[in-house]
Amino acid sequence: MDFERTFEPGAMEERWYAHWLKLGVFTARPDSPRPPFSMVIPPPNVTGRLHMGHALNNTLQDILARWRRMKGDDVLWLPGTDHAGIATQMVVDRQVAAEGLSREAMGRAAFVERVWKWREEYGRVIIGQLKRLGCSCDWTRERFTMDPGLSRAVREAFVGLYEAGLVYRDKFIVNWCPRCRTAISDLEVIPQETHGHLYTLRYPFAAGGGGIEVATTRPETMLGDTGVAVHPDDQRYQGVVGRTVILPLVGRELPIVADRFVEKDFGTGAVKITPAHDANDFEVARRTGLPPLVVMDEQGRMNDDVPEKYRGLDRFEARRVVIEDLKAGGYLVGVKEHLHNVGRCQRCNTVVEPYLSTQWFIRVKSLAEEAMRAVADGRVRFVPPHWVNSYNEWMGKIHDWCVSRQLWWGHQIPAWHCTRCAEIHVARSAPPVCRRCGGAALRQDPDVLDTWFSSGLWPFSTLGWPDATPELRRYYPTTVLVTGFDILFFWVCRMMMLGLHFMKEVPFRQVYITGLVRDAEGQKMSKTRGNVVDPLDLIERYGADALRFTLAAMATPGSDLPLSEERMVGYRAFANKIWNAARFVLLNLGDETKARTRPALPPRPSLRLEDRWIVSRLQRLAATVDERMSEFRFDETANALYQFLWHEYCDWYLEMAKPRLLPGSPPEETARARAVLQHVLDAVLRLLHPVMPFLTEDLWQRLPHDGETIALSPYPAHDPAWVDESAEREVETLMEVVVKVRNIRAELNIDPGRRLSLRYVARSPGTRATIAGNAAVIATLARLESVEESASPPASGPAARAVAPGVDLAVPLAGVIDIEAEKRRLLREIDKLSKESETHARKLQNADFMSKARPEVVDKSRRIHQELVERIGRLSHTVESLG
RNA sequence: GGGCGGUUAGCUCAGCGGGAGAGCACCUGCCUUACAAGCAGGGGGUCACUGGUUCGAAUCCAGUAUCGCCCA
Repeated sequence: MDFERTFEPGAMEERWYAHWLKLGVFTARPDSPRPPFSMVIPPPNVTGRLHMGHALNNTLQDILARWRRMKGDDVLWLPGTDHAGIATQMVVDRQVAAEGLSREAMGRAAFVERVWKWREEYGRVIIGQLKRLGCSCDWTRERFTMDPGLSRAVREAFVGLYEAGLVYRDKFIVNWCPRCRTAISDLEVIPQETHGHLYTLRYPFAAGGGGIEVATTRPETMLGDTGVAVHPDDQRYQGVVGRTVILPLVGRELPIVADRFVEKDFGTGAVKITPAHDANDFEVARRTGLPPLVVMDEQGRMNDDVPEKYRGLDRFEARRVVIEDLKAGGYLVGVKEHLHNVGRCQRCNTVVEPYLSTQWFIRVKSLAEEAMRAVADGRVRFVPPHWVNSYNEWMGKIHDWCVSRQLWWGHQIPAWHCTRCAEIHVARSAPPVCRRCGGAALRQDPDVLDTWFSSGLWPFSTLGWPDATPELRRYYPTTVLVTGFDILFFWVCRMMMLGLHFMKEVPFRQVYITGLVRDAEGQKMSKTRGNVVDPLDLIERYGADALRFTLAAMATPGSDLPLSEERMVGYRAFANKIWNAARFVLLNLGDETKARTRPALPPRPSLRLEDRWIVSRLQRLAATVDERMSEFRFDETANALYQFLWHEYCDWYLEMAKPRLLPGSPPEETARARAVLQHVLDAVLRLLHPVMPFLTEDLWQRLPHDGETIALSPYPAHDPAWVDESAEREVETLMEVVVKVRNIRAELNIDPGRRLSLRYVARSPGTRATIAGNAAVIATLARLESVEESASPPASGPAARAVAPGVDLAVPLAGVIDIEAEKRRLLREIDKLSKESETHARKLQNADFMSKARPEVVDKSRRIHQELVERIGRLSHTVESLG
C-alpha cells in the first residue's frame, strides 16, 4: 500500500464519502431498537452557496451526529432546502429579464414553472457542498419546503390556525418594499443610520390667524396627511385642539387632535398625521378617528389621490418637488440636518415604505406565551443560556405576524374569494361553490405565505406531519437544533410557537446557538468589505478535516470565531502529524498488518510502564471527550484530542516505544509495543472521527480493523479499570528527568549528537526504582550513553547539575563546563523556584489561611512549598559546591 | 433608551474562587531512520480600571472606561 510522507486530502475525501453512502451509514432506522437522536438541518436557501456560517453550524451538527451514531444511537440528521420566496423570485426575475422577458408578461403559471426549472438546475448546489464538508445527513430523507408533502403541511397549518381563530385578514400598516412589491416582516427591515433632514412646515389655521408648525423627515407624505396631533398636556397648544388647519399644496382641511403618543420635546411638539404611511400615525389615527389616505402605489409612486402635479412621481422625486413648492408657498419654516434610522429591505436595500394594505396576519400572543413557558420550565434548554434573554425579550413584545407576501413563488394562501359576494373561504382545498351566495366563481387569494411560515413547520413537516408517521412519532421532538443567533427570531422562535401549537410539544430539547465566523481581524465577513472566505476554497487548500477541526476548535460557546489562515495551517499540520504517526505505526506493525482484525490489548501485568501510562492517558481522554461533548464544548474536545495525539502519543509514547521496535529486542516486547501502539491509535482515531471523518477513515482502513467503516465502529468508552495513577506519576518523573537533561544540552550548546552520561541521586526508594527500572527509556529520550545511580552528593568534578522533584542530576562534562556560566544558570533556576515558593510561604504563614481554608488546600500548598524549598536547597548546595 | 457579550502573552483565544494556560508568532540549536506541514530547548503577562466580598479574586459583587452585537 502506498503511504506518502505527507498527507494529501482531496481525492481521498470523495472516495470515503461515496463509501459511506454506499453502506447507508447515514440512513436512520426508525424500526431500530437503538435510542433515537435527531436533528433537522437549518435549511439553507435553494439560491445559496455554502458560506462560513453554514460550514460552522453544519460541522458542529455533523460532529454531534457522528458522535451519537458511534455511541450507538439511531441518528437522524434530516437535510433539505428552503424555497426562499423573495430571493429565488429575484434570481429568476433577473434571469428572465436578461432574456428580454418579464414576470408580468409571462404570467404567473409560466413564471412559477420557470422557477421550478431553475430550482432543478441550480437549486442543489449547496447540497453538494454540504457533502464536500463531510456532512452525514440522511439524504434519503432530504426535503424541500415546496415539496408536495410539506406544501400540504403548510396548508394544514394555515387552516388549522384559522380554525383556532389565530388567522385574520385586515388592512394594516406593513413594511412594504416598493422594489420587491411585497410586504415584508419587521425582521426583514434593516434600520440604517442615515443623514437626512428635518423639515418644519407651517399649516395655516382654516379660520385664519396664524397656523401650527409640524416637523417631518418625509415631507412628501404630507400629501397623505389627514390630521395634526399634539400632546394633550402641552401648554403651548392648549386651545388649538378641535380647530382645523389647511393642508398646503392640497387644500384639504385637517383637524387638530390630541394624543399622548406625541413627544412634546421632539421638533415643534406638533406632528402631522399620515395614517396610511406611518405606523405610529396609523395608531394615532385609529385612536382619534382620523381617516387613512393612501397616496402611493405599489412601486412607491404618488397615486391619483394627490394633486395632479405630483401624480406618478416617485416618492423621492415627489419629496424634492413638494419641498420646492412648500418653499415657494412660504410654508417651509426651517430645515436642519438630522441623523435618523431609515429602514431598508434586507433583500434589495430599497428604502422600505410603511404602507397601508390588506394582509393576512397570525395572532401570535398566545403562541408566544406558551413558547416562553416552554423555555422557562426547562422543556427547551439554550446553549449558551444567555440567549434566553433575547428570546424572552422578543417574544414578550411580539407583534402579530404578517404572513402574506405579494409574490408568485411560494405557498399560495389557501383562501378563496367569491368574485360575486366577496366571501372568503379558508380551506384545505378549493370549495366548489361559495357558501354564502352559492356562486361558482371562486378565485384563490393571489398572495403566498412568508417563507418562514413553512420553515417554522420544518421540524415536523419534514417528518410527515400532518400524518402520524413512524418518523414523526420517533424523532419529534428533535434532540438538538444547531443554528446561528441571526435567525433566532426569524426561525427558532417561530418553530417554537408553531411546534408547540401543532404538536403540543417543543420542536427540540436543546438549542445550540453558534457564534459568527469573522475574518482574522475580527471583522464581519461581507461582500462589500471583500473579506469573505469561501469554505470550498479552504477545503481545496487545506482539506475538509482541517477546516472542520479549525471550526470546532474555535467554537467556544457565546463567542464569535475570528478565522485566521494561520490557524488552519496549524491544523493541517496536525492532520499531517496524525498521518505520519499512523504511517510510523503501520510501517512497524510487520506481519500483523495482514491480519485484518484488531488485536486485543495484552494483559496489564505484561505491560511496561509507558504502555500503562499511555493507555491510562487514553482513558482520561475518552472521559474528557465524552464529558465535553455532552456539554457542546467542541473547542475543548478538539483541544483535548490535539493535546493527546501530538503531545502525549507522538512526543512521548512513540519515542518511548521505539527501542522495543528495533531488531534485536525481545520478540514478545516488540509484539506488546506494537499492540499498544496500534490499540491506542485505533482508539484515538475513533475518538477523533466525528471531527476529522475523512482522515480517520482513511487511516483506520489501513490499520487492522473490524467492520466496514470507522463511522459505525463503537466510540471508545471510558474504562476506569485502565486508569493508572501511579504509572502517570512515574512517567511524569521520567519526563522531568529527560527535560532537565535536554535543557542542559540546549543551554550549554552541546552537540545534539553527542552521547552524555547521567548520574542521579534519588531522594526516595520509589523514585530510585522508577529511574533505575526505566534507564533505557531515559537514555533513549535524552540521548544518553549511561544512566547511573551515584553516591550522595552527586559526582564531584566538572558537571552540569539539575534538580528534578525527588532526584538530583549531574551530567559530567569534562572540559565543557564554564563554572561561572553554570553557576549563573543554576542561580536563575533558584530564582524562578523561589518566586513560586514565596507565594506559598506567605499563605502558610497566614493564620487565617491555615484556619479557614479547606484542609486539602492547605495540604496541597504545604506539599508544594516543601518540595520547592527542598529543590532550592539542593540547588543552592550545588552552587556552593562549585566554589 | 433597554438588553447581551467582550477586555488575560506580540496576535487569536481558553480558564471563571485555591501553584497564570494553549495555538500561532518570536529567540536558540538540530535534515536524530513517522513527520522540516518536523524535533529539542527558551523568552514573554501589575489577567482594562476602581472599590467591595473572602483566609484567598483573572475568576464572585458594584461601579467606571472601552469595543462589539441585538432590540426600540
